[in-house]
Amino acid sequence: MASRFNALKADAHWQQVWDERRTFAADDHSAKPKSYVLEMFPYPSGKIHMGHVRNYTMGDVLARYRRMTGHEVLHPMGWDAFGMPAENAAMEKGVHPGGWTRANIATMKAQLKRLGFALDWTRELATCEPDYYGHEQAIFLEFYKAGLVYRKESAVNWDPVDMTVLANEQVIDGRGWRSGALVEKRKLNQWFLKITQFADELLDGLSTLEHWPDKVRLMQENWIGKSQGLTFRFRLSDGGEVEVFTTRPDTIFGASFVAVAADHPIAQALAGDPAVAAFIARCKQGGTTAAEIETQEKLGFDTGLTAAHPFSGHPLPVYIANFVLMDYGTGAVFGVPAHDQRDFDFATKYSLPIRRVVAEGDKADPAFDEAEAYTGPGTLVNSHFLDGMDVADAKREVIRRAEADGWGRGSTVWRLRDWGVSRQRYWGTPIPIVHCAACGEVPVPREQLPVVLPEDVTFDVPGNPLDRHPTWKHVACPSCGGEALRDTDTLDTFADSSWYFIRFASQPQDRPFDRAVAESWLPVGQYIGGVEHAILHLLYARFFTRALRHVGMIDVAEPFTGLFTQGMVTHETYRLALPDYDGPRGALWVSPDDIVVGENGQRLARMADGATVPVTVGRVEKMSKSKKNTIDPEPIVDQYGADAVRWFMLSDSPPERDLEWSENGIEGAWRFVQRLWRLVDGERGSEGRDAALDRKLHQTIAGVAADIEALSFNKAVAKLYELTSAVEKAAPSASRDDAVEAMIRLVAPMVPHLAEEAWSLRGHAGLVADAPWPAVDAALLVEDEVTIAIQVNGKLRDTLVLAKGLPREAIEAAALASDKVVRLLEGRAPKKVIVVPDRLVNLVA
RNA sequence: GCGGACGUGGCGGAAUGGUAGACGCUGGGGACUUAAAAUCCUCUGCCGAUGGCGUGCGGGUUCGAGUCCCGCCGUCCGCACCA
Repeated sequence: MASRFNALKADAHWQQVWDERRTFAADDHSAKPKSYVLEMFPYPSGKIHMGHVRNYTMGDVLARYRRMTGHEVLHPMGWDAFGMPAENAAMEKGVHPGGWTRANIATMKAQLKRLGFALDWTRELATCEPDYYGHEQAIFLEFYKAGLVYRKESAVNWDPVDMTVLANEQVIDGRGWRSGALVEKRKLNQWFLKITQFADELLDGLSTLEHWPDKVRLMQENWIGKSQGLTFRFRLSDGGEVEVFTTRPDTIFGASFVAVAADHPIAQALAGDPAVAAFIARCKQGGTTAAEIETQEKLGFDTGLTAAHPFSGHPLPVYIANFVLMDYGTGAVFGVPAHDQRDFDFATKYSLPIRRVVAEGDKADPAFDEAEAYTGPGTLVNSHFLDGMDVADAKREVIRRAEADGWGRGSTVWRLRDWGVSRQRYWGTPIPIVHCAACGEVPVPREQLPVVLPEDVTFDVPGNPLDRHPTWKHVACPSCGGEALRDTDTLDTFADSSWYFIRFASQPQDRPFDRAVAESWLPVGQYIGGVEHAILHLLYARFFTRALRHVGMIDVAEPFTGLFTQGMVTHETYRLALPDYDGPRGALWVSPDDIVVGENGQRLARMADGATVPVTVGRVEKMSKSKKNTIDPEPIVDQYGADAVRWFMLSDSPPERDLEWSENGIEGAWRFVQRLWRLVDGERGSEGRDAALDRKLHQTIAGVAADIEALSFNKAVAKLYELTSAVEKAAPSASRDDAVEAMIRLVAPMVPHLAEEAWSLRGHAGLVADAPWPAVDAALLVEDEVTIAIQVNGKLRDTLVLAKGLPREAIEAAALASDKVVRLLEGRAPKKVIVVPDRLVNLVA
């Protein structure tokens, strides 16, 4: 009689065995082919959530599968441990960011261990520890030495109450998210990394990333935003000049005005005039949200200046305009209303000429009477020497002439900006620079690294604790020995996550990584994480890798050859169906834990006093604290065991799509785990082959392998269900015993605890984690009989089971002999017969 | 506005241009049981049912379209006055 699988006991036992034997520690010196599987490391926010469980389960299946197929696998885990939430916790709860973070790490590590992930914990790292960030400081200084770091004055969002800099996301309706104070723009000296120096490489490199989702490549491409065109100068009526950038030099004869940004030096120079000053102020008022920009009216202020057209010398009015951005291109444009919608809107409002220069079909009249700008292809008209050219030729010709005559040049403009990395915050990597009155900015010498973040700080006063620390920032200048001050800013935490995958591969004490060892593991073969990191994190990591190559520290171009962006874990939302409920705001959301199912399936909320209240079931959304629709993984693991949770995470939904958490789903997974156990714990020792089962087994081995490699876990799961059913139904035989034996290995990547328990139960000495993936007998992948579809006029009318590989004539004859076909054809011969061997016959009557 | 993805039973989803709905969930019926749980068997797209209709809608290509092409509609995501 089969026993029941005791998940909790098995989980604890095998986790301990893996730990003690260091089963998943990666060997740098292994002769096996190396495979680096990585999931985005977590921020230690407190507890793990279902999103983590799903993410790490996917990576784990791949890592375990790779081990079984003979790879030396690096599958590490660490902590993205610097960041604002720790400081927020410090301010709210009076705890120290370091203590809070390290306690969270301990909690979350224990939780991850309970899921049985095949992780190399010997390489665990936390970015908040000096033995990590010290090396990051060394890298920063290498970049500095190579001229990839510079200092620039730049505007930040300043919260005058909290005395801190805010990220854009923390500014809500122009106010600080915490203090509610009106946010000011403040100019601060900040450090920048020259990511734009690599813009071309980062763009071109995208085409080599075949195993990245197209979507992510496209998002990066748009973010980098390469535009090619012409940069040229207009002479102004006051004797000055204004430089503009355009991607449409071909339309130059359609220009009817020039516009500059409110921040442009020309506008600023005129700001002595109160009317100009008022207009500039008005431009800056506008909101920055999508909706506001969309509906914002184009506004202009005529400066009275004119700009001379570079070919005709014709004067064009110069406006200050709210739709021109100072930080893109040159901060000035020329307006071609007929062929740019913004210019069209602007010209319409200010009654400026609208002149067609690109013919749309046969429309070539200089008077432009369309309702909107024409931006499509066409032939140049009303443009002197450009007439008759197509757009591309005309662009080239204008650039050629501008360069020949010396008033402009072909140029490339990027949307990508240099990366400002200074943060006026405490809980981050200190920037290893000393400011000396005599020597200026002085890098901290290598032997003085790490610049350790002091932990004796308080958060009872607003502002950066580093700045008001009594001693920390006072230091002797490394250059002259005089009194100097440390930079009290810390690095953007995106810097921490821009090279951690290299440190995982190699972690010597005295330098960031050993080049040869790191190169033996990198690039990461499969990187898995949320699509929310599609742009910034992945772009910064790509930049860091290229910058490290630039300074000669590593010879790797792209850090991640394979990228997979997994979907979120979602759940229904519940709200109290009481419009007049007078509880605190937000309390209307009800946690799934407090939901009971009433009669006829109605959902009710159980209130604190035991009463039940009807709720409305809202849409299925990403699990979030604000909607209270989270499911804490820990009690689920307690109840069902790690394997059932893992199995559910892989079932049903394709991994790139969202997975809806459901009670039925986890119960189904748990039932399957028990079903598997009954099989492995069942009878064996029978004789004889079962050809059909052999074939099913080998097809499943091949299919599951292919599905895992394609990360199509839901399909692998479906195939394993099918095989399980087939084995259950099969009569005892040696084939059936073989199938059960192989199945233990097939499910091992997904339900490793059950697999180890079964492997051991069936008398194997080693671990199933170290066992090889079952071999496929290719001969068994082919069926000897096939079901052939018989269609008449493309409609299915019958199916026939025939031997595989029959000649066309035999298949056709069999089809024509089918009773149903005979009845439908009523004695007539078909006009045409299409035979697809081993598949179908289509008779066209 | 620009770019992208997606749209298949009651639900999640399968399906190299070739038998639509694998597999799971839900639900119905049955077996076992004093009973329940667990387990097992069985059915489960729709309809006027020897047949017909079905993959968001309308066209097209093809012997054959969920799949390819054109045009709509809807949902979701990203970017956004980028010159």
